[in-house]
Amino acid sequence: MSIDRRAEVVHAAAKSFTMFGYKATTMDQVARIARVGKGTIYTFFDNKEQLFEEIMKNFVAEILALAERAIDPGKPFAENLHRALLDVLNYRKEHELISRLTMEMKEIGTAAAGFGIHMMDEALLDFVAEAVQDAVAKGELKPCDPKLTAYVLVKLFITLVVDWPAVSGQPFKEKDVMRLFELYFLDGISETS
Amino acid sequence: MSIDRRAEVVHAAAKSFTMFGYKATTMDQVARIARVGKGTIYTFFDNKEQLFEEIMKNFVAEILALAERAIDPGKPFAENLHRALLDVLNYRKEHELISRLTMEMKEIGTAAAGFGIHMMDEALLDFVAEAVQDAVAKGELKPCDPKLTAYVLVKLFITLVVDWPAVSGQPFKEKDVMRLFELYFLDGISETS
DNA sequence: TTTATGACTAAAAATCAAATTCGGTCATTT
DNA sequence: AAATGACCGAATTTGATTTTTAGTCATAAA
Repeated sequence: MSIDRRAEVVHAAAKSFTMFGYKATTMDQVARIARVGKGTIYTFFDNKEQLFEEIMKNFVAEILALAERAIDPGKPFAENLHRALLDVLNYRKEHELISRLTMEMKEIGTAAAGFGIHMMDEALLDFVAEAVQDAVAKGELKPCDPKLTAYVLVKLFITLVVDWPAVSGQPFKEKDVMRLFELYFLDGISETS
Repeated sequence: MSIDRRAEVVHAAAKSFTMFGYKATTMDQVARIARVGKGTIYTFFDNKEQLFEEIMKNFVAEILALAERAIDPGKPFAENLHRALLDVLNYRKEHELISRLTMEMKEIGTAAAGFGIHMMDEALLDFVAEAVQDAVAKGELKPCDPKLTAYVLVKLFITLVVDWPAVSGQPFKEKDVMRLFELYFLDGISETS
């Protein structure tokens, strides 16, 4: 049996996109790494963008699996959610691809890179929205628009974990994030309940 | 009495920065609008950036006065804050300079434009932080870091008023923003208090 | 016959020098 | 003493030229 050329291509592309980003990855390079003729790539993928989407799709699937694993149906909503989001952000931090592509998308508005990020965020948002819906059904959360709530929730989390540390220069410890998250989002800041 | 050349310059600069942004505003143009020799500008301001800062300073002062006016010491925190923030955002929407400069800062990383925005945000944040501190002192809000709370608060507001409408395509009515703001920030989303 | 290949092409991007623009200065004018 | 605008050098823009690269296709290998 001959080698699985498609897998070789995907593997090589993932490696190159990860290391060099979207723009700096050439199809010749992918072919060279995969030890495959360039034309071969085009038997599996119509163009560079589709190849990239395949990589991102795998990536998103991996992350979602991770988030899914972090959910323990027995534990309360807050705890599950926090653990899942922390896992995802950690994963993001470890795997450079995401932050590299985020940068690339903001600096150069590469359409494909933008799509990759968008798919990422969309998947994460859907996942959280579903979790919110479940929690509402279980009576753990007040009735609300799950999609909007998920959006607000993720934004708040990024505010606490990414934005504020960048502004103030001091990142929070995990415990602190947990506490602040409860204060600002779950319990509310108002004194008179 | 001769004309007040400084005022002429400031007025002309404000007009030009507002209409064309930082980069596209030339000192020759400002001089022409102000009907003043270019050298005259440099008797009042060391350079273009300082001229710009003067404009921004006036602008920030105007906005803060607006926010201050929106605060009624007799009314509850939530109401005051909401009204103040809404006024500020409305002001931003009306006066193009802000959004123009925000764009300019993101597209081209003009240092001066960045400074202008930063000063803006900083002033707003300080204002809100103070309001939060007062509310905590009055026992209306739980004890918290006022600066961080202000940051989270403003971010949430922008999420609701700017980001989410851009994502979902449908802006909220003022009433809705008020309600969501209370749900997500003041009262908290958790069902079990 | 089917699959794989890499030389080839058209188009996009990088390069680079000439031309232009613009912030800031200063000798002259008012 | 205050105001001015011609002037200067640095920075930016332009556009012609070269290089790179996504995608094709005639040929070779399996």
